Amino acid sequence: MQPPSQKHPPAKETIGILRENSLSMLAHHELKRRIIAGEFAAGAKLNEAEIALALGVSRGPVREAFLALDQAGLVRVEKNRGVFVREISLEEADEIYEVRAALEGMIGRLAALHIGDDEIAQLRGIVKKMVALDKTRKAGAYFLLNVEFHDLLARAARNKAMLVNYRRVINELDLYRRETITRSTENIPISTLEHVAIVEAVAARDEKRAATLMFDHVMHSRERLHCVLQKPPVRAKRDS
Amino acid sequence: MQPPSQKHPPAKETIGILRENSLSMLAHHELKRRIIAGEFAAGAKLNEAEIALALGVSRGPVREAFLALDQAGLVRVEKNRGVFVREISLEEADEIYEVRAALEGMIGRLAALHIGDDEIAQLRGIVKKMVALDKTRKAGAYFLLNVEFHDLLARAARNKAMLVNYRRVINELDLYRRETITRSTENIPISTLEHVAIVEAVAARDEKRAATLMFDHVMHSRERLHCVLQKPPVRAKRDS
DNA sequence: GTTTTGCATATTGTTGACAATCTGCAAACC
DNA sequence: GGTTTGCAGATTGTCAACAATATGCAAAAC
Repeated sequence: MQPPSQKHPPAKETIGILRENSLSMLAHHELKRRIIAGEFAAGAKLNEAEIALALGVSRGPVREAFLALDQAGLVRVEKNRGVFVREISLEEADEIYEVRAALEGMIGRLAALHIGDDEIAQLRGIVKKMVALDKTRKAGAYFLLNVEFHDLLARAARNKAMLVNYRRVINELDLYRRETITRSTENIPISTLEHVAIVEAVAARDEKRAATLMFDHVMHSRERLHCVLQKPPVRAKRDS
Repeated sequence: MQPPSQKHPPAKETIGILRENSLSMLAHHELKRRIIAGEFAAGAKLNEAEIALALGVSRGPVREAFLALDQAGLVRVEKNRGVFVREISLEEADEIYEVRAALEGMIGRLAALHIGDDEIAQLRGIVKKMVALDKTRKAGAYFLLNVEFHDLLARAARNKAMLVNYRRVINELDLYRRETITRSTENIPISTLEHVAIVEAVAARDEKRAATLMFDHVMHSRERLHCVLQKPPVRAKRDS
C-alpha cells in the first residue's frame, strides 16, 4: 500500500491486525462500517474498481466482501449490474420491527435472568441521561443512548447467538431509520418512560414482565414511527 | 465443463439458470445444500481446490461462496488455515433454541392473524400424517413432516424478513441435530399433541394462544433433546 | 531420547489479465 | 418522428499465475 521505508509505520498494531484478518474481512468490516454510518447514499451503486482503489486492495477481496455483505442484508447484488446499498421500504421496516420485537422480548426475559448488578447500574445511568435529555430534546444524542441501552441489554442476555441475530436486525433497521432523516422528538418522553419500566422489571428479575415490556416497547416504537410519518401501519388486516 | 457437442445439453433450462445466477451464487447454493444435507462431516475441512474441481469452476467463485456461507453461519473461516463445516456445541444449540423460540412465538402470533383457510387445511393434513406415524415410530419421516409443518407456519406469517431469519436459525440448528444421529422416538406423541394444539389456536385466530403454544413448543423441544442426551439443560442458573 | 531447527510440500491469499455482459448513444430504417 | 440496430466504453464475472503462510517430517543439536 505504501513503501515500508518510514520511521515506524503502525508496525506492531497493523501487523497484528493483518495477521488475524484477511483483506476480504478488512474490506467487509470497513464497508459495513461505512454503510451503517451512512457514508453511502441509500440505493447507491458500489463500484468494485473504485472501492478496491480506495481501500488499496484488488477487486478480489472487495468482491468477497460484497457477497458477505449481501448475506448480512446490507447490500443487494445484481448479476452483471453491480451491488447497491440496500434500500428498506416502510413495508420491509414494519416486517423487521416484528422480528426485532420477537428477539427483544426474549432478550428482556433472558436479561432478567442473567444480568449482573453492575450492568443494572449502567442501565440506570443510561436512563438517567435520557431523562435529562427530555428537556433538551436532542434527537441525535437520544438515538445514541437508545442504541447503547438496547445493546447492553442484549449483551446481558448472555446468549451469543441472540446477540448476533439482534445486531443483524438492528443493522437492517438502521438502514431504514437513516432515511427518516431527522426523527421527531415529541415521543422521547414516552419512550423514556418505557425504558424506566424495563429497567425496573429487569432489576426485579421479573422475566415475564421484562419480556412483555420489551416486546411492547418495540411495537410501540414502530407505531411511533408511523405516527411521525403520518401513515397508518401496514398489515393490520387479514389477507387470504 | 464439457464439450458443447451434445444433442441437447440442458439448453434452455441451464442457460436460464446461468443468466440469473453467477457461479459464486451457484457454488453458494450447492454447498449450502450439501452441508444441510449432511454430505460433509461436522467440522470437516473444505478444500478450495478440491471443491472448485468438483463444481467445475475456479477457486474464485468458491472463495466468494465460502465468505457468504460464513455469514450464514454454516461454515467457519480461519485465515490461512481453511474453512470448516461449522460445529455446533450443545451449549450453542441451547442458545439457538432460545432465538428460535422467540421467532416461532411471533410466527404463531402472525400466522393466527394472516393464515389462509387453505393453509390451515394443509396444516391439518400434516398433523394427520404425524398422528398416523405415532404408531410406526419412524423418526426420519416424522422429522420431515415437522420441518414442513413449521416452514408452512413461517410462510403463513406473511413476513419475508421473519421467514429469512427463521430459516437461517433452522439451518444452524440442523447442523447440530445432524450430530444427534438417530433421534429418540419416545417423545413423538407429546410433540404431536403440541402440534395439534397449535393448529387449533391458529385456526381459531387466537394470536395470543398461538404465540404462547409455539414458544413453549420450541422450549419443550429443547428440553426433550436434553432428556434424550441425558444431560440437564445449561444456563439454568444466574451468572454475574 | 527429547527438543529444536530447517526444509519440502500443500494450501490459502492476492493479484492482474481476459472474457462476458450491460449501458448509452448515434446511425439506419420504417 | 419514432423505433430498431449496432457499435464503443465501462463494468462485472472468471480464471490462472504468483506470493504468503501453514503443516509435516527429517536431520541436527543438546
